[in-house]
Amino acid sequence: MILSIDLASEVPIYQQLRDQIVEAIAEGVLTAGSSLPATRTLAADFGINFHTVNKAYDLLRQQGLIRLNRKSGAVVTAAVTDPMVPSDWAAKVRTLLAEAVARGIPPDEVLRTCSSMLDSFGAKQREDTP
Amino acid sequence: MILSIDLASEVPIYQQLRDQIVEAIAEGVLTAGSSLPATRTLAADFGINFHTVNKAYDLLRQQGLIRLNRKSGAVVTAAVTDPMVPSDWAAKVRTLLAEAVARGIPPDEVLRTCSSMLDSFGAKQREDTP
Amino acid sequence: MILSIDLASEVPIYQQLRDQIVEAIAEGVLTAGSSLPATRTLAADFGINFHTVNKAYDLLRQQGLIRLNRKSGAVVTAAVTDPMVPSDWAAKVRTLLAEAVARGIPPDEVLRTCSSMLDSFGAKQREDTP
Amino acid sequence: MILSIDLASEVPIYQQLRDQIVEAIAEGVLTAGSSLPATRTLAADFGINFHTVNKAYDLLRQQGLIRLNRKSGAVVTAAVTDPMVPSDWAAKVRTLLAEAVARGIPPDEVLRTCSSMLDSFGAKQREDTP
DNA sequence: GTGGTCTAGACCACA
DNA sequence: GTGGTCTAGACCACT
Repeated sequence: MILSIDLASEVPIYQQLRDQIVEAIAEGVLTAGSSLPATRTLAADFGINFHTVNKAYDLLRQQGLIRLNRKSGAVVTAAVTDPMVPSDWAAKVRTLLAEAVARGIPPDEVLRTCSSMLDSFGAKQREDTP
Repeated sequence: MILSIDLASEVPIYQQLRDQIVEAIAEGVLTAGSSLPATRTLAADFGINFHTVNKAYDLLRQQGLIRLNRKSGAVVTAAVTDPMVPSDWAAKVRTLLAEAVARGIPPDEVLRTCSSMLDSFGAKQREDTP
Repeated sequence: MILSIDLASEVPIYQQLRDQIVEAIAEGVLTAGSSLPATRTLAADFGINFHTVNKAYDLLRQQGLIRLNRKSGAVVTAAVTDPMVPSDWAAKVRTLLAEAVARGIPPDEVLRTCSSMLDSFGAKQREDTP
Repeated sequence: MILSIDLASEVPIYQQLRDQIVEAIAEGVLTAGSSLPATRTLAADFGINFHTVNKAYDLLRQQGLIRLNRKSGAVVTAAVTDPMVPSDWAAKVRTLLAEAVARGIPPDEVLRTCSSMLDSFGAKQREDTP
């Protein structure tokens, strides 16, 4: 897995890490049982603070995407059995979609954008397991 | 237009206001030329400070969704002529979609959720202009 | 002289009028001694308030670009004898130029942009007096 | 960096602050990575309210010139990679240039004024890195 | 110790 | 009567 962070970005580093790991899981690059790099290793690689990586991992743990053990490190969990759409997630998506529509973008174009994004996740998955 | 704010929420009040107004515009409840309540009026209705409403309106103005005049108050602008998808918007959506997929929700169900949200905007529009 | 105003614009109508008349003078489309349309005529043409046109004309008068008489209407004055650069004008230009440079635009490109703008004024003048 | 504000001016204090900081960036007095004074510190120095400084900083953040962090304060960002001339910026410059020409100032003198302003930015930069 | 948010209340400019 | 600006002072989140 290749991660890249932008130290000059507006978005916090721990958020960038979290987002990219989430994407990697969505793409199937990281599958259930995969191990994430040790926090100190990852921090050293990027020259960032160890606590920053910790915070990113903790966010993922809170969401149930990874499991943190003292001995086995950070491990990607199996997909949640309850595939319900969390309400706050739906609220965020709804706000974003509304923003696009309010700016005058046709709804079907917005949907097409979403569709192609979702397809791109699947494409990565097929590449990995040919 | 019906707005509701949650004073106990961790998302800022001005953000809640902005989001709901954006949704109202997307739904067509607020159309181009519609007037928003005066800042102090809206503030009084919710029992909040007028500066908080001011900040929400200012965010909408920055995004080009409303126009602020000393004489005519806050007025919804016509939809932007350039229906381009901003890159940072796309990045936010991509992260959110990845989050759903990572949680094990099938991509086609995610897409269906988006589709129904977009439809709900259109539905409101059709209600208004039967 | 052809004027066009954008009722939906962020910038006040009287300002748009003033700016376009200033440009027309700079381009030589309006020369010293030229008469501007009567305020009520111009207001009727655009379907705007008569006071709005009045305000634009008054701004031009304050700057010494036109002269207002009850009988002869608004007349473009001869170019000011003192071609000094007003300090507040210089301050505005300086701030704008600084903004471009601060955004990373090379100074010579900024200067080239200014140069081509100034040339465009002269071009119009030559067209008018072949 | 030396800032000066005029409390009696009709241009808002936060605007004065913003403009002077923009100039400082253009001059190279503030380079990418430089820290600006803390909002409350700067406010205390000028005997103004910290909210006023906050608004100036927020404008700079919106423009992408600085980054605001809770921990590291206000930091000047690297120059934007896209050196495009925004259309509204061009419109403002065009209006100002037209104003000068309309007042009878020869275009080449206007251009020389712009050129010397741009040079003065570079001059400051050279002073800083001799 | 930083910025972020919210409140309360004042005066101004515009029209 | 509208938004715009400024002040004064509070508490919170993050580090």
